[in-house]
Amino acid sequence: MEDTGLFQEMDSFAFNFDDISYLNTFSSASTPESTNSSHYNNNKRFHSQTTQINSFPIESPDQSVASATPPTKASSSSKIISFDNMNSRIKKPKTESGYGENLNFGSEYDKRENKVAAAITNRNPIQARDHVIAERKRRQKLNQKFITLSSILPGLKKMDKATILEDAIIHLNQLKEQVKNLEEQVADKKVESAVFMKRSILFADDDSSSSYDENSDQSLPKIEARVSGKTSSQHSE
Amino acid sequence: MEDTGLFQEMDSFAFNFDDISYLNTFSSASTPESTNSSHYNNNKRFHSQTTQINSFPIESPDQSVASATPPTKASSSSKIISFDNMNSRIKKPKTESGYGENLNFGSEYDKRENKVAAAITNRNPIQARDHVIAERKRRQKLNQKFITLSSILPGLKKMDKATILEDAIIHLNQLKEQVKNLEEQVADKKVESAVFMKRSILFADDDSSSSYDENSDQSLPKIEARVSGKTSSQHSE
DNA sequence: TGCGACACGTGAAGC
DNA sequence: TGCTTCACGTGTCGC
Repeated sequence: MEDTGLFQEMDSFAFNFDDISYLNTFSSASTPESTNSSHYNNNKRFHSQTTQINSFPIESPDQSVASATPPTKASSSSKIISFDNMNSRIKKPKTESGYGENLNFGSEYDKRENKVAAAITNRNPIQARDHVIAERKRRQKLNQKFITLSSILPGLKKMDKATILEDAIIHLNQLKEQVKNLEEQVADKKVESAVFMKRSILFADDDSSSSYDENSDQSLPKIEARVSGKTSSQHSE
Repeated sequence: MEDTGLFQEMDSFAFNFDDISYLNTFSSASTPESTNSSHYNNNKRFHSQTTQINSFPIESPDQSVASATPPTKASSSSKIISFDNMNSRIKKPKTESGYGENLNFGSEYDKRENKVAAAITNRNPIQARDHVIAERKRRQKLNQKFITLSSILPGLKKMDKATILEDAIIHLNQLKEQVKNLEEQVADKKVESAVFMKRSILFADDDSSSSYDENSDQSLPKIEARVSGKTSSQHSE
């Protein structure tokens, strides 16, 4: 239904757009991203990495724009009503609370308000570019991990991020439960074996070392021992 | 170091900004988000949900903006060079490949190019608002799952998304390994118990049922049995 | 067609 | 201070 979203990370621009020629300034950077498989794709989607970070376009010579209106954000395509201009430096009241290490988050992400315009974020172009690159890298890293996570999840069908997370949670809990049960089983087996050991001693087992504690059976619980799927059950002590 | 990012999802606007009065049109929506614990916060960060979706602001009467420049995107704060105007409808060549169910992703997310201007994205304001809300919802859902996932991960310190994912992967693999080992152990224990059972029979155990297969020991491997932590080991055919 | 899912660039905030 | 992380609104695409 809504699948096939496929984590369309990366590229996006830096492509031949036929009619629009992108200048490739910002020659520097190139950002060592290469340390990645580049096509993971056997998995499913996720761009992950595509080794195409550099070749960073600036706005096309035409289209002008002039980029007035300083730090407004993302002018939507709406013509009459737009959601713009509500986060030009005034944006988030946000938490602002302590949360020293973890927890502590207020109960409602702090309704402490304002503290408006704390940081004007006058970033110069170089910093802005680095920021873009860093963020891009971060997204790639995350997607990489999503891919890895999804690869160790059995029978995963949908492959969208939410499903992967959900499945990881489920699988984690299942595995936990399984370990618990298995450990119980092993513990039971140990007791069971101890019981049998005791019985062996009772019947004068001569070829084995005789260094057993004769009173250990006092601490043994009354158990019902099932062996190798046979139905014979016996009670001991 | 870079911790404490705390998934600053949610709210962002819809707050009293003192100097700027936000009109609260778009009265509708309200989007049933309530089905959430609202303060998960015992965990760490992540806004998750905050039950404050409605009260959607439009741009302030002042600030004008006029919102010309149709679908340019996010004019950065850069003054000279800006990264704007490279995705005004022309943006992504992207995959465009099939990937029917899963897999199939080309090898480099398809270098099939262009198919430019497929969808002009003339979204009306209502659709735009719905889009914003839907996206917000999606982010909340994802963060919710991140919280849940992090909550079942033991000894998690950093709590940023990458770490959570990473830890989930590690833990998942550990658990898998543990299950494997435990299962082996259980299998061994079964054999071991059978061996003891056989020994009991050999020494004429009269009070137990005698319906065992006398030849089963032929198929039993030579094992070393450790019982209840005692060091006495015995070898049995 | 509308909706779900992603990637993007960006402002903000904590170290 | 610079780096990292996050949330945001938006464009785009597939079903």
